Amino acid sequence: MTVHDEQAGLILLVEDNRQIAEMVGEFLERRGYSVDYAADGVSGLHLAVSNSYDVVVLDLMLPGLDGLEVCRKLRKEAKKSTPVLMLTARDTLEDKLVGLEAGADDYLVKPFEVRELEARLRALIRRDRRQVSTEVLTVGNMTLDTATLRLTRDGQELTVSPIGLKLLAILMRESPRVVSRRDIEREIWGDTLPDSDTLRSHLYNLRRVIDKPFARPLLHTIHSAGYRLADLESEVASTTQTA
Amino acid sequence: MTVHDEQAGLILLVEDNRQIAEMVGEFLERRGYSVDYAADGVSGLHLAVSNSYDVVVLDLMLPGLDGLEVCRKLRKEAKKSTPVLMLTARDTLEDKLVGLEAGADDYLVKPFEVRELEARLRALIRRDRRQVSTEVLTVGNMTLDTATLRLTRDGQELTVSPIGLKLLAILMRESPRVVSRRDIEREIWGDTLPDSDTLRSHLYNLRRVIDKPFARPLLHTIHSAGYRLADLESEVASTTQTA
DNA sequence: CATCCATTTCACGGACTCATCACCGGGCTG
DNA sequence: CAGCCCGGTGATGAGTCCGTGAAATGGATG
Repeated sequence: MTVHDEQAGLILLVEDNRQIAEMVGEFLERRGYSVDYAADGVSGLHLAVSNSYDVVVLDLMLPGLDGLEVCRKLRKEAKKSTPVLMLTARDTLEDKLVGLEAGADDYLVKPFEVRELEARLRALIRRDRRQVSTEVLTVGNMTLDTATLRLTRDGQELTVSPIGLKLLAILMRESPRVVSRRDIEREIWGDTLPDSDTLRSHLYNLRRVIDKPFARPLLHTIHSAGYRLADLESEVASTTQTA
Repeated sequence: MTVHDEQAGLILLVEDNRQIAEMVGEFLERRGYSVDYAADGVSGLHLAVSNSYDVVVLDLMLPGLDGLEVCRKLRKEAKKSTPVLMLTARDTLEDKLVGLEAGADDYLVKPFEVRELEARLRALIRRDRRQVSTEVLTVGNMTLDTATLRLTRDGQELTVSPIGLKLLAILMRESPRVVSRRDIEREIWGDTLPDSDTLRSHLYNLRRVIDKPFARPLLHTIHSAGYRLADLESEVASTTQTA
């Protein structure tokens, strides 16, 4: 049994293909997640019911009990609301709909990039935690109260458009971390992304409000990587680990 | 004094109303938290400064030193970043904003449900711990945080181009080992390698940033074998050199 | 139907990367 | 010692990414 002392996230992977399972599992563990593993539907369901995972990755095709059934039972019988990401072989609308109907929260078509998978997982974990927690976000001297939607910096109250607020909330939740443009777009617009990149415009407008009037900028661009919201200052981030 | 061997968390409760304090304290202890208690601002601040709590629950109205002052002093004078949840009596916007500005991380309006309080506390504790959970690569005195993409050596922050970062991450992960040129190229560019060997240029630029300004180089060339990133220091075993 | 406002789209210029090339030097081999 | 191969060092042009601002779109409101 795995020991769960990691904080990044606890993941259950249910996949009968050993090769895929190994690759995915190793990658996620290197990224700081704790991963439990099951090779078939029955044991997967059992693990999912008896533990509390941050997210479950579920293959659609499984020996015995398939992914749809596992998901359905998890929701209906065990009354668990653990986020589920379904892995499907083909990208038919049917599969997607059936999967979502069974209670899956997202799906990914094989073959997939592990990085893509991780991005989706992070989004799911984030979404899940949002419901329960985090009423107030703080970065540097700026705070956003997600309950009242009030945004202040240095005591000044700032006004931002709806999408700007959503964008800001995402960046604040991930705070010192770099968030890729794709991730942001997916979280704001979901599957139906805008034709051209409107994100730049929103970022521009956001900056205009939260950074322009102040001395130190909080919103930083990392070229061809993404964006980061952080106060680059008294970061005593020297997590010195003598190797 | 309380013994702190519990897993759930160590909480400081500062509240002058005995009735509320007792109810909250008992509930939290039953839920597995360890709770320290103070009835006024001065002793509360003293406790908060001299111990390291997972989170502080702070009433806004306190005899002598009020919650705002306690929070402010904790942040400014004691430089403690312990999460603070503020309890406010009224739901006025002022109170919230002032509280957040003083450095509080969340707030709760009285009267409140203890369950709600616990949920918020859990969120704060988790958020606080999460910052430590990112993947950090370290070689010698140089560290790369793969989440924030920040690279430092000797405390100085270094700026590297995207490909340079990728290249560096590969070398750091393999650290004391030698990595062949072919391997690096495959990992960066995949199947479609560049026509001419661009890698040399990138290595050159990388060295320029991470080694040039420093005394001891970390990036070493192993002739007709590959590259190695390591701090040649306690290297007892000498590699075979055909002189 | 008229107006307003958030959002999207578009165009342009500037900043940044990157692949490529040409040149140089130094070590290995014969 | 001479030639050759490997690797370091820069400069350059093409292509990409990004900031900026304004104009077009579209939905909500009264």
